[in-house]
Amino acid sequence: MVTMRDVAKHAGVSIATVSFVLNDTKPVTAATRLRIEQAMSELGFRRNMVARALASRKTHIIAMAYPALDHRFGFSAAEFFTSAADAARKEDYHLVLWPVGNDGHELTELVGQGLVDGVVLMEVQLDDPRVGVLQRTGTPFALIGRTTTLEGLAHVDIDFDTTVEQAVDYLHGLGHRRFVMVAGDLTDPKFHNYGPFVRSEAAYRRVSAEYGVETTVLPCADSTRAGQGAAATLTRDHPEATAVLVLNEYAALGVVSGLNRLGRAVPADISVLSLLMAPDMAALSDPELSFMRTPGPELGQLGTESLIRQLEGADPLPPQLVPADLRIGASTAPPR
Amino acid sequence: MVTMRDVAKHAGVSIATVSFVLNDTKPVTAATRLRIEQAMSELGFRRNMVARALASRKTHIIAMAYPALDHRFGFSAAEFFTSAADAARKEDYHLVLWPVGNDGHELTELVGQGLVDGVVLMEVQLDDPRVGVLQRTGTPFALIGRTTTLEGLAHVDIDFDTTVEQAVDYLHGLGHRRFVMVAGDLTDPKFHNYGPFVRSEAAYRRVSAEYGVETTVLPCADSTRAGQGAAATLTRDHPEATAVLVLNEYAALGVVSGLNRLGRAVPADISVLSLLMAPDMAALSDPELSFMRTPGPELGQLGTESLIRQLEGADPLPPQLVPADLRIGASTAPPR
DNA sequence: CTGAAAGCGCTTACAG
DNA sequence: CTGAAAGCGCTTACAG
Repeated sequence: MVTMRDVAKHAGVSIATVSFVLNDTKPVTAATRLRIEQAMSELGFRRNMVARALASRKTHIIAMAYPALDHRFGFSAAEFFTSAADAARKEDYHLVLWPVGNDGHELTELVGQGLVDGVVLMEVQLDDPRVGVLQRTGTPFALIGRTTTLEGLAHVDIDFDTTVEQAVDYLHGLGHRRFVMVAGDLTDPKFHNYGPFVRSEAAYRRVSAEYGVETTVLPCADSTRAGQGAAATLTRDHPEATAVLVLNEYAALGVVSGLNRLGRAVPADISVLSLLMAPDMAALSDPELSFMRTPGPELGQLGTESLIRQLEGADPLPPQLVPADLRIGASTAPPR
Repeated sequence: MVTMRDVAKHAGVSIATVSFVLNDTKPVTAATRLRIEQAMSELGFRRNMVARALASRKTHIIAMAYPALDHRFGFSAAEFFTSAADAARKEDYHLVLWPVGNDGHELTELVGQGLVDGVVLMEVQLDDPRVGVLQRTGTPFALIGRTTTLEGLAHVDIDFDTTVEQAVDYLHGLGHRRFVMVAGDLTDPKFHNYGPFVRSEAAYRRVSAEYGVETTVLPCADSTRAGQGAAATLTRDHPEATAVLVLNEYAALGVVSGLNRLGRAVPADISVLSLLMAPDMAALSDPELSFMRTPGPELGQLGTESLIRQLEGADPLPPQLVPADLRIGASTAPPR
């Protein structure tokens, strides 16, 4: 292994000076800088990040904490992750995906080990215990999502109000007046107080009242099969509905295939609009879904930048709420 | 921050002794061990992994290298990742997902930094340049997949021969004699020499000849839309085919929906069998797909264990090939 | 069974 | 602008 000591000797300088050019942390004359750079490339030097981390107390590693065992790591999650990883790379950080439980226990272990400079927290609950862990341990973090109390927390999130309003407005504009929302299942302990479930349902109740449309909310797990079950339920119990909004992306696919199997034509008999979805996923449905596109790439980037700002001591990024945008597919049409 | 020095002082021993009980690396009397353990819990000591890594040259971090920008990180990939992360945790390692390009360049950067003890390589090409990088840098690694030359490489992979044979045997047993295989698209530079594409197609050609069935192979990108295109092609050019095997999971969904749209009933007019698929995904199709289940959980675990064995200097795990197992859904039936 | 000490490869005041 | 030296928090021969 080639160390800074080797480079220093080769270039005839001290290791301090090598460090200065490596980190651009003190002025160095062009001549010695050149000699050092040549030495580095001739010897094939690569700085040991572990030693740097120990000496500087900065690992330049950011963990994206994701409860991969409790919440499925699906299309949208992959979008958040890849855009966050990109944003980190541009700022000379590594972002790694760290699968942790959502009770805060594993997180305590991890941040205590000093391996990461900060954490991007995904799948946030309204009363998320992990936030307390991070605060208590003094770990810098940014939320992709929101807890209930937000004083001073760096966060970015989906703008559920605007998203739901746009969705309802679109369907209302097509002439629909009787809706069903297939919402998240908050009774599932794995989604206890899960922000997107609570906020989207609240937004829907408010907006549907504003528009004066009939409101029914069916909780539903996020799986194809559960979506198919919801399709059966709404067909049986709410045959008058002409439009369905579905929160979860896997459930949305199930609702469409369930309606197909029950012989209800989408969108001729009933329109289906997915409330939060990755584009790749909408294409899996037949007919192709109309959907509100989850701003995963945007939020992954913003959340990471927000964290890195803190790490670098720069001005904090203001919290941002980004709405999903409407993508019209083939699953929505005016009612009969 | 509480350090080993603090613990040692509190327990009235040297830091070496603390290290010995922490790592269980030398015998320590029960009495002093107890005192040290009490000191640790009283002080809330957590060992600094960065310092440990620098001193011991072991970070206990394993990177799963995935070309997330080139290959979609879908259902099956998520299965590999979560089972690998689990297996690592059980052995006191952290497995993190590291998005790297598949040309070996980024990988060189990463392993040179000394942050990871070893690498689990995903999405392996037959002549994968990343393997050379890992060998040259002396980085321990295990492949989930296989290159062409395998002398001494730790690897686990899908048993494509058995998988394809079981699939063909099943369809042949139903009475089918005229098949089409919708295969991977090797002309896409992102999938240049991609192992699963090459091996599954080769296996198919061999097995279909053995069974004396008619063989047609259509290359197809891995997307719903491409699958729908393949459905159109095979309907137009191979109307005599009674069974379709589809390699890629997204394409498989497209083939079914494409056939549906063309008015060809699945399975009454034509059977569809997906050759490698995650269970979650098969349920998305209508009718539900018959499929060969990708052994993602098994291979993620085996690949990680194989790497950890190397890191611990234990006997190497022998290479293993695991076949996908048949799951009969509603998309296959005897031919008319 | 336990301890003193060197060392892992860097960064960073401090001095010049 | 450059260097000598302390120190980051551990592990690990070596000695007793």
